[in-house]
Amino acid sequence: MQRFSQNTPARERVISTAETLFAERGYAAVTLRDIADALQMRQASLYHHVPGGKEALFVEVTERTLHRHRAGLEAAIDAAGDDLRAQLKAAAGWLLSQPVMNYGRMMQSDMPAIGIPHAEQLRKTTNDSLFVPLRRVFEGVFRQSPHRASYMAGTFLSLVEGLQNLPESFSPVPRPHMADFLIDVLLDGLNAYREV
Amino acid sequence: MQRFSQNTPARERVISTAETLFAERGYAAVTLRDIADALQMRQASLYHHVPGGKEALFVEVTERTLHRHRAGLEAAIDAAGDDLRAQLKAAAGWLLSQPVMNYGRMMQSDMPAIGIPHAEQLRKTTNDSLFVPLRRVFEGVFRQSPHRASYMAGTFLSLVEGLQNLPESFSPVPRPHMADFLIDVLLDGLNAYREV
DNA sequence: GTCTATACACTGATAGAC
DNA sequence: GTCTATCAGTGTATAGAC
Repeated sequence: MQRFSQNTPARERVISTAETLFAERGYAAVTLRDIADALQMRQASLYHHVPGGKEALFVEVTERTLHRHRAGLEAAIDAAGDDLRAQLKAAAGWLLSQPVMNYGRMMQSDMPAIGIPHAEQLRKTTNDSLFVPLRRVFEGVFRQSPHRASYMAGTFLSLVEGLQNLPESFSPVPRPHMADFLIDVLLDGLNAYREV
Repeated sequence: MQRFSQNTPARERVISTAETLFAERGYAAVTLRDIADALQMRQASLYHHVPGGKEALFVEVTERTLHRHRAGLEAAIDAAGDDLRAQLKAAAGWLLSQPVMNYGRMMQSDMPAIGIPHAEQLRKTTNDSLFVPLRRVFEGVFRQSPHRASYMAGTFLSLVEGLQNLPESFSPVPRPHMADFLIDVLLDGLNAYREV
């Protein structure tokens, strides 16, 4: 459960709590009462801060998560310099520092549950925030085959997400170490296929 | 939408339809009415075939999915002979032939929504049906480090699941081809780390 | 085996007091 | 800015007719 300093603006607390809950369990499984309970507040009080109701709240917090992912990913990648391996390890480290973000659930369960325009909007933001930054990293390796860069980006994201889904007890090795190992394997394997 | 021959036993139709819907959208996002509608049936009629109600139905169909996955995986792996690469490609081909099975969503969204004993049961079956068969494949490579075999199995499952989550339009290459390519990359990369 | 009817709880949302 | 009260809608589940 999240902690807030005593004078964190109320709206921020609502958004932040909703973000965590929605990210963990998805749109359908979280009720407004769950969010209100976590804030020790009544369900009706949420509407003062988020007049748009549940769906608007979900869209707002998901957009926020995605924009933060984009900023964090790009910053991590930039700070890692020119080395592909370092860039990917930095990206993985940053993703693992964030709350789980189940891409598959979002696409298959959450999107169908909200309005089509909202779903379309979130799909676009997801693409821009998650895929685009990582695809750029791989485009250096696969200059001639952009679709290959695309699904290497998808692969990378799946890998990291998969690590987050493994139970804590699954391995004695901490997740960032697993990520580094997998990136080494992936890049060593990729060497035979790189075009540069 | 699924087709049934005219005299498929009614209970089987219920189970099978529920299996598809639950696998696609998860426990919370599917209502009994959704299932009944898909069967052109009234919600109350479901109780004749599945007296235990929603949660029991979910557990039953999820168990069924998992057992089929286990059987399918083991059959595909056995039929592929002794070659690791062929075994993994066969396993991936079989998984891709099945409806999506979102492991992350199941662990994070579906399990908390059902009773603890049921959740515990499903977690165990998931382990036995998905991880164990694949871990066995990797144990040949990592005889000395069983935990590495464990998370290579997890990695492999994440990869295939990730492929299923990509939108159809994402790549001109069909998913099984992507899977084969990724397995080649993974195994080439793994070569430096194998212990045999 | 499927239906109608209904009980009962839960959810999202609104109105209005303090 | 948070509360109580309330409502309509939806969801699971049961009873009983056909």
